[in-house]
Amino acid sequence: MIKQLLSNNIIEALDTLKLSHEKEFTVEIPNNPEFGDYSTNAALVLGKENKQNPMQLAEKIVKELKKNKAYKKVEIAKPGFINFHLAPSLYQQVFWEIYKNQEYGSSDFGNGEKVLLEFVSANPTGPLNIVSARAAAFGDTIYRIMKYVGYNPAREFYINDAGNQVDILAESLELRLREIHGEKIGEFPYEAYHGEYVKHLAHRLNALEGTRVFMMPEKDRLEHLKEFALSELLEMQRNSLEKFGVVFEGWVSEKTLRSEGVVEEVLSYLTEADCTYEKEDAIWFCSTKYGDDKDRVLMKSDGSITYFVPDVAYHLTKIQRGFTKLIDIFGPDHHGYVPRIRAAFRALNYDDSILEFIFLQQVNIFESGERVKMSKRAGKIVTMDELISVVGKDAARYFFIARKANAHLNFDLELALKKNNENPVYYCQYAHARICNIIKKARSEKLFPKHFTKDMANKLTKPEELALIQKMADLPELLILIAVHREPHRLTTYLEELASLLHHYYERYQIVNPKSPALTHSRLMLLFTVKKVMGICFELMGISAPEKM
RNA sequence: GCGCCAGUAGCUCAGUAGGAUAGAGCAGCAGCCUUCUAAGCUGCGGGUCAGGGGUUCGAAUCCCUUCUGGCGUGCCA
Repeated sequence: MIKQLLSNNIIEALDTLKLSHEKEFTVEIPNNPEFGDYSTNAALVLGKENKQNPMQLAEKIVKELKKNKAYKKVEIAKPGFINFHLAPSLYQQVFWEIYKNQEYGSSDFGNGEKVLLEFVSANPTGPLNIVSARAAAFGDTIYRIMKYVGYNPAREFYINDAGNQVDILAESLELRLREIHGEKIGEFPYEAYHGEYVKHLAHRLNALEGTRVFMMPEKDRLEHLKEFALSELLEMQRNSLEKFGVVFEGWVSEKTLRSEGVVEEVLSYLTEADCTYEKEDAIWFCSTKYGDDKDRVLMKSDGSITYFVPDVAYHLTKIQRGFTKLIDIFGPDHHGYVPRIRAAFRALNYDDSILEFIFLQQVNIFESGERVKMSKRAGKIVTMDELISVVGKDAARYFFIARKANAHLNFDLELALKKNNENPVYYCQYAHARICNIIKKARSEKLFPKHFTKDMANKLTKPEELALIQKMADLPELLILIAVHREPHRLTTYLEELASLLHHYYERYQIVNPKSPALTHSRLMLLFTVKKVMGICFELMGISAPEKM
């Protein structure tokens, strides 16, 4: 908010001086307070294009800027920085704006662009695991923030309910079912799904239908088992996500897509574009012509289709539905997949720059200081549900978004189990609860004003008060940056900084003081606004903002 | 072999997309509760930003290269 303001002032000054400003300059909060409240590199960056040395240029700009009374002091430093010291009145004015705005930080920056966020999209062959949980928290937070800054995003889950893996699932279920009926199945196949949940499914099916499945012809039987397993597991996944606060606008089934004939469509499009060929009884896509490092099989030699074809079809439906940015959030094992889907887009003459891929690196679970090895196939996984029941939704979501996407994430279960305050989410929530408590106390002592006024805002002059205002003023620009760069972790950093300033302020000043009601009102107004801003951040992260702890 | 990602304090990680003296939390040490929640605050110590070159007024950040770790390199998804 203030950065934008200063930036505009600098541009105005440059314009009146008839100086060019092609290159982008920045306004930032310097880490050394000696360099002022804000600082810009404008003169350094624009020196070249104006053919002046930075110091001279800075002097001209400063002379012009000094006409503005909002600045207590504007200085020039060494190579050509311009440092601003702001008058408290500017902070107070900004604070008043923040206070008045109920949806503070929101904007129309995204211009209503339709963005599709596809994430989780796990195989419906088991309970959701930790990586899916990370994807869910990450994708959902990006969704919330993009929406808040004016995009028109949608969340979508692509269900891989066709193909090889679900066949194996059905076979695994059948084996477990036979086991229940006392058949000796020998060693459980390596490829099959070993998880306990398959046994649970078998028992459930047995209770519902008994031996009826075994009377069916093999093909019908597997189909039946598949349908049963899929619907059960999908429901399970949906429940897990809902418990995690993640709801999808769309669930797109691969099976449905296939039955609508889009597979044939894509195949014929690619053939028409002359980029398929036959080799070894299979049909190939010559993706190498479009930047892939290897050609890809479209139709296997047994006549079945690879997952790639319906996936291309699925991405094309996104375009047909009017989305102009397609963001796929993937686990670390999918990056080899990018060149081939881009290749398909190019081959079919679609602009592949609307595709964007975000890769979340793996999550390592630590228990008793040791890494827990996980394998879905072997049934050794820590599920999303387990995690939530152990550490809670808030802590889980917070941890998952607190790291940037392409960094590994170490999750120490034991630490989380301790439920002590080593968790930064408590630090932030505690700050919020503290404010609520102070407000409660003020109300009980009849020191909470009926209305907050601009006069009250103007009494805030302590450095700690101005620091809180400065931090709050950062939020609108920050949210835009987060949306543009898809980096939700920066919101947790921000919230921790805001909470820290609040705790410091709390320790140093008494807020509710019957001896000076006027000052009490001003400070309550500040805390009330901090609480609102924190509440907005929590909401954007899908984390609760507790009134007391 | 090739491709992608990462390497910052003892540990977990930030670092405002090239800015000034690289920051937090935890762990360690020393302090602060008859006053609004001590789940908090104050102070101290801790660094060859993996190594080496380059680009420029200026590099943790961009380019090249080496090393280390993770992942990928299926007619699985």
